[in-house]
Amino acid sequence: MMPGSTKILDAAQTLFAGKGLDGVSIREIAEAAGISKATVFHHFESKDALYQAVVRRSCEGIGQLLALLAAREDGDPLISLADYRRQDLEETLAHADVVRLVLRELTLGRDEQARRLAEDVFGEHFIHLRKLLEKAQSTGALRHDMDTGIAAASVVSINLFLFLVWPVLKHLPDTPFVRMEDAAESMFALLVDGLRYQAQAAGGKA
Amino acid sequence: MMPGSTKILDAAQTLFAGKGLDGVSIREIAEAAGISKATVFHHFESKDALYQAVVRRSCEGIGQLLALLAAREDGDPLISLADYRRQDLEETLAHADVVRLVLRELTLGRDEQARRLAEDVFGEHFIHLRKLLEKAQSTGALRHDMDTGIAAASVVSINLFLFLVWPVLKHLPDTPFVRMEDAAESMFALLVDGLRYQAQAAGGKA
DNA sequence: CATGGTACTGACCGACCGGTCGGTTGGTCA
DNA sequence: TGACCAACCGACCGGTCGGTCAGTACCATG
Repeated sequence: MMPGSTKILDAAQTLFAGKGLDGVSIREIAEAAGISKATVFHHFESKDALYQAVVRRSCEGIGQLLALLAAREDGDPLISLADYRRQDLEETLAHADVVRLVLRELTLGRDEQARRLAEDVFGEHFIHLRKLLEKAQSTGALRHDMDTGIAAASVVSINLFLFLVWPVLKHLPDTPFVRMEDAAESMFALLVDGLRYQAQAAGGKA
Repeated sequence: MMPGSTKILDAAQTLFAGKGLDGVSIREIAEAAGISKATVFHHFESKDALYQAVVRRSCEGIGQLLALLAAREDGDPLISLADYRRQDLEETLAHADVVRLVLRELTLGRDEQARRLAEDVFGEHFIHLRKLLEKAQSTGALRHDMDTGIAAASVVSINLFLFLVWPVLKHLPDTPFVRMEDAAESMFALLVDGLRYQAQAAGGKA
């Protein structure tokens, strides 16, 4: 259909993810895509428009992934939750450049961009997770005295945190962080225990 | 002593935090610092050297903060832990520009920079948290069958995640994320419950 | 054949980049 | 007084930036 602009988007995505908007020149992108600089402007009216297109396409990719993961809601919701988290990490690592790009976008603190991310992408992610958690609550697998939104955030925070801070973690002294998957599994297990917790010996919580 | 370069560092820190290394020109920094561009190069031999100096100073600031927080290790380790996390969020918000700068540095995935961050700053942070957690284990407040490194990571991930993703979270549909402090408190409470969890009704975990 | 639209390009532009240079202060010390 | 020096500046450098434009090649239509 329009493989021309796709090639540009691919090249731009990789470069933007690695060096940010201002760290990459149109010349670089054109060279990586095997075309001339002017051709980039033939397909995209400005550098910023190209960048926005890259971000948008990345988000769409994430959205599709989430829809795919959400498709199989059956069986034990706790197992579904664990599967979801595991697959999410897999996809995060497989599309590391996209994730990095979105994360850097977040560090800019641009509120409007964040709102669009929330509406377009993470909204569904979030809703799906909440439903999964509510289902687990209704079967009695998880406790009822907690906000599913808070719990959902806790789940997604694990992969995001590990992905972002991993380079630091793996250099820590006496570190338990050797394989990211293992670390994520351990943190998730800890969280699930918190989600199952019923006030026992010590004072109860509202 | 040397307020000249300090003024430059202050201006550069704010600008770099907001727009990244490549998004800021020396002219901008000079103007913000109220000096000429040439004077910037009188104090720093290159733009990159200035950027590194900003990052280094930011990290030192974080290190001092941590030393301060670590100073008061007394009483209930669980309360210390909660205080620690609360103060950490306060400081994170108070020095948002520094944190953003370091976070953006992390999105670049530069391994050497990350190693330095790990050695210079987060190493102590991490060790202190682990000690606190071990102490809590020894008093029986927290369970023993978990890695304190994993637990420490879970603690620091809360503030970091909320700080980074907050603009998205607060725009989510039917969101429980209204005040960041409250959300952090809730996530922390959930985590602590996981840390206290003793296998009960359902099957036990190794 | 002409016509028209799309993909694409090299040459070019003004603005701005990081960085340098010669020179001017104002303070310190002998 | 004069020598010295860090701090500072305006002017300038080569080079790169994002962006423009006239023109070419190609491939459909008629």
